Amino acid sequence: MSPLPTLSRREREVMDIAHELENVTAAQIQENMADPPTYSAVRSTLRILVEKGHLVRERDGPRYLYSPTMPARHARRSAMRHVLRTFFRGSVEGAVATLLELRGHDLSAEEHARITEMIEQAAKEGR
Amino acid sequence: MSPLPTLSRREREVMDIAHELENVTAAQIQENMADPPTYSAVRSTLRILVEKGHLVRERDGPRYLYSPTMPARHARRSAMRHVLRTFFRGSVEGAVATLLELRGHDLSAEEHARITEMIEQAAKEGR
DNA sequence: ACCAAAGTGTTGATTTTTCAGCATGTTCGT
DNA sequence: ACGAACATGCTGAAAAATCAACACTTTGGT
Repeated sequence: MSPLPTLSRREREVMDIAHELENVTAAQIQENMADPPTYSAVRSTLRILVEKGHLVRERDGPRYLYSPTMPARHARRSAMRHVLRTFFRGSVEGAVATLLELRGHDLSAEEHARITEMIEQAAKEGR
Repeated sequence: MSPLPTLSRREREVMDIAHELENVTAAQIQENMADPPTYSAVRSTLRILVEKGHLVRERDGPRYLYSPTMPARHARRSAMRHVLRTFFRGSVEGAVATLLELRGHDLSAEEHARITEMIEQAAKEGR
C-alpha cells in the first residue's frame, strides 16, 4: 500500500539529514541532529529506518554508510509536490515568488538567465 | 527556544491539513486524514496542538474552527526554506526546475508571463 | 417539545517511539 | 602486537503518542 510515509519525528529528522547529505555515517547523522541523543540511540533509529526500507546501508571499510532508498529525483519531486499542495494551493507562481524571496535579493545575472531560460522552455513545451 | 518544531506523525499530518484548508472543523480534519482514527482521537490530537500553541481555535456557532497559529506567509517561507535546503542544496534553480516539471507541461501563457515578470523584478532589485 | 444528530470534555489503556547500556568486534597508530 | 578509539548487535526500560470510550451538552428538524 503506502509503506513509506509513516515516519516518526526522529525518523523524519534522520531522513532529512540523509537526503541533505546523501551518504552519511551514523556519526554524521548525530552531528546534524537537533538536541542529539546518544550515538547508540541514533543507530537504533537508523536500524529501524533500514528495516522499514527507507534507508539502505553499505559497508564503507570499517563502518556503514546510509543513504535514502528513494532516488533523489523522486524525493525532490515528492517533497516539492507536498509543499506546493499544502502551502501554495498548487500555485507554481506562489511557490516561485517565495523562492525568490528566500533568495534574498541577490539573484545573480547567470542565475537569472538560467531560470528565465527554464521558464521559456516550459512555456514552449507547454502548448 | 524552538518550542514548535516538535511534532509527532499525526500532529504533523493534522497541521498540514490545517495549513491547506486554513480554517477547519474537527470533522474536516478527520475526512482529510489518511487511515483516519475515530472522531474522538482526532479531537484529542487537536487539543494537544492547541496546548502546544500550534493551533488556535475559535467558536463558529455550534462548533470550533481551528487554524494555524503561525501566519501563512511565515509557514510558507519556512516550509519552502526547508525543502530548498534538504532536497536542493539551496539551489533556487533546481527548485524552480522541479516546480515546472510538477506543473506537467501545461504552463499557461498568463502564468508564464507572470512568472517571467517576477524573475525580472527579482533580477532588477538584485543588482 | 421532543428526539436524533452532532459537538464537546475528560480520562485511561494500548501501542509506538525514543533512548541508553552493555558485550563484542574491528581498525589503526606506536 | 598491543591497546585506545571507534564501530556494531542486541535488549529492555522510560517516555510519548495514539486512540477509543463514556458522559454530557447543544443544535435543528418535525
